[in-house]
Amino acid sequence: MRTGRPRSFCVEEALDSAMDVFWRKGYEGASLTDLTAAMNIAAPSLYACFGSKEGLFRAVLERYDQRREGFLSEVLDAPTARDVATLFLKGLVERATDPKTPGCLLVQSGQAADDTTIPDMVARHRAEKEAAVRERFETAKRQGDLPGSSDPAALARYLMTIANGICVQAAAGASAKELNDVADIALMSFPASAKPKKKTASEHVAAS
Amino acid sequence: MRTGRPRSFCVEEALDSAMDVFWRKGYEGASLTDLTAAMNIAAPSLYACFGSKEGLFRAVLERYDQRREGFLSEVLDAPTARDVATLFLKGLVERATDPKTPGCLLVQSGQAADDTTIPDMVARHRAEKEAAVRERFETAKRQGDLPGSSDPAALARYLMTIANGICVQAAAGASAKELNDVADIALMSFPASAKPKKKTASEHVAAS
DNA sequence: CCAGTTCTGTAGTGAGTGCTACAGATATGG
DNA sequence: CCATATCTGTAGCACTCACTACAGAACTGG
Repeated sequence: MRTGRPRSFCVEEALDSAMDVFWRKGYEGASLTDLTAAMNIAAPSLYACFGSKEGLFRAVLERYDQRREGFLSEVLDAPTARDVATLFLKGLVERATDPKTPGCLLVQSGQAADDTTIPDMVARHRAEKEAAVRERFETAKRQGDLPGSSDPAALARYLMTIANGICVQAAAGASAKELNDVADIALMSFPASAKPKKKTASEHVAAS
Repeated sequence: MRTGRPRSFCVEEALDSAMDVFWRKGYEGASLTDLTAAMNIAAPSLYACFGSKEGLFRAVLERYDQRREGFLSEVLDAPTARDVATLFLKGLVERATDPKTPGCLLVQSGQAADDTTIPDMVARHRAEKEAAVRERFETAKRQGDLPGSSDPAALARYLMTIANGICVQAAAGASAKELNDVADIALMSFPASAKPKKKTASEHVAAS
């Protein structure tokens, strides 16, 4: 068993509090004073646990992915590629217009900075999500769900572009209704499933 | 005539240099040391001329609008709404993938920050451009160029969302080809002109 | 040539930054 | 109960931040 004085705070709760701060203020805008106040711990505790401000941010990003895992897998499990696209954008609009943390951590937190470490880091996390969608679309194409003429990589990139744009708009105060309209227009470009459709998107959770 | 020692630097050149710094590093990431070094002036000269860092940024934004005026009016003068959308996205991709200043100043510079003054400021500038596009689409609808069922405000917002997303992707290193593919897909959602088409988009500059 | 005005360059200001030394507190293993 | 190990809280580190006081330089008007 681990010896020594036990940690007096819950790491995951602390990460959630830190996430809020980074989300609203960005990486550089979030000072250690802000962070320690929100996490309810003193600076040395933070450093003992996460090493540095950058280390804390890295841990926050992991925690973020962990919290979004369920949503992403639900989206990717949708029956058709078009359902994937629809669920993805609709779910994103709902999350991005949360008034407590508008926009998306992966767009808000590190857009431009003194050094590029953090922007590169969040860009990599965005790219991972794009890759997951691309792979899902490649599978759809092989299964005849997407037409043979379609480009899965371009479609995934298109979807991520809309997503990033929606996040920017949401951070600037756009409403859920406005952004849902945008998502609807965006989905008009998306190829319909070539396969015979058996279930609606909303039924896919109940399916097998 | 104005008395006193004359200014030793060109204000517009200095603003262009400052713009580069804000573009790459963001508002908070750009330190006065960075700015004065790039502008080749000492701090007191900067403060005598622009008042504060925020004042300098405000002047940079005006200078940015001024430099983009030509592009925007060329886009808005296109014969059909669809041509407007096409020229806007294609031109944006070209500009956003400039390796010297990737992305867009209005997205890069103030996404999240300690206080919301600067994000609000750049959001307002983006909203002005969206409003200009929306008015152009409203005119197009009145002229029968856009179908009566279309929503000019939603179309303008859609276009700006794509634009913002393209800027985020470009800042993360996406290529012009990748983003042109995205623009092509995005334009598939855009209603075709209801009016008989006489000229192609590329010919509109030569036209009256 | 001088007074008045405006800008430039040096050399700082206090405030806030990320981070840490150190002492005391709280646990485990023997 | 003691040695060891880990965490907490106070206090403060060196550094950078945006910003400026001040003196001298460079102009205009008289």
